[in-house]
Amino acid sequence: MNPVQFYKCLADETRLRCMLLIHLEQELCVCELMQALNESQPKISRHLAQLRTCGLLTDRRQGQWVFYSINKALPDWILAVLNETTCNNMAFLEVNQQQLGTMGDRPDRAVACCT
Amino acid sequence: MNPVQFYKCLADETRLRCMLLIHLEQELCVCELMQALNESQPKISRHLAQLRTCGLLTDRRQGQWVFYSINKALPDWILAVLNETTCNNMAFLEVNQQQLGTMGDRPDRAVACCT
DNA sequence: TAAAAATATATGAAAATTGGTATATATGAA
DNA sequence: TTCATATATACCAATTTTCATATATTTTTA
Repeated sequence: MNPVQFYKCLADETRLRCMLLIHLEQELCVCELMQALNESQPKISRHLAQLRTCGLLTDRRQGQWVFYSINKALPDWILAVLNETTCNNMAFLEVNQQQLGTMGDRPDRAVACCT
Repeated sequence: MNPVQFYKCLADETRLRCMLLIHLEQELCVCELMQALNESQPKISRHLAQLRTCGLLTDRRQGQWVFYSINKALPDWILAVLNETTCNNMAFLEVNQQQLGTMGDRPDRAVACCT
């Protein structure tokens, strides 16, 4: 993956928060990210589609929900950058984690092993 | 430093190449980067100014030249990301290093110790 | 001083990105 | 089927970013 393309993906607040939250939580669906970021459905969905198209995210559908997770096949350096960024910007993500925590009726998900 | 702002800085090909080359070479001046990237003077200068304004680069003037280097006061995670990106994208930088190597009359620089 | 070299900045046009609104698609339940 | 929920996409306007061109500033040398 081209490093410029990679950083373009991270260079938007909505996309960066989605990436880091998904990295923290293993996987999240669109409605959970809407709640965590307090943003509209098309906005979240559009950014996730872009991240998937670029190869940063993979998705799996479970019933009505689509869960997104970090593409495990990404080069190590990219995974390292994501990890470094997440661990050192917990304050940046705090609001989103809190809003996610207060979300009622979060979707049940089958444990997605072996992805 | 806000992670979104940081990644916006890296999300442009000219700026990313400048950042990574400077990281590799310790410091470079505008005319060396013009040669390495084969880009116009105002273009290089403008992007460097932006990187300096955002706090990613520092500059020192030596005679007619202005040398740019990575701001050593940046948070560790940012320095780690830059290092990780540079070391794992040497092929991306190869053309630029080569063009820099063929540059005649590269400016002499005083060893910038204790920066 | 005047000229040359290196760098910085201002301006406006073009290109790229973003987001709201409306609508389409897919799944599960009634 | 039909409806409700979750998600995806199309379209267009608004914003942001980028760049070429022209010009200004700084330093060195003649």
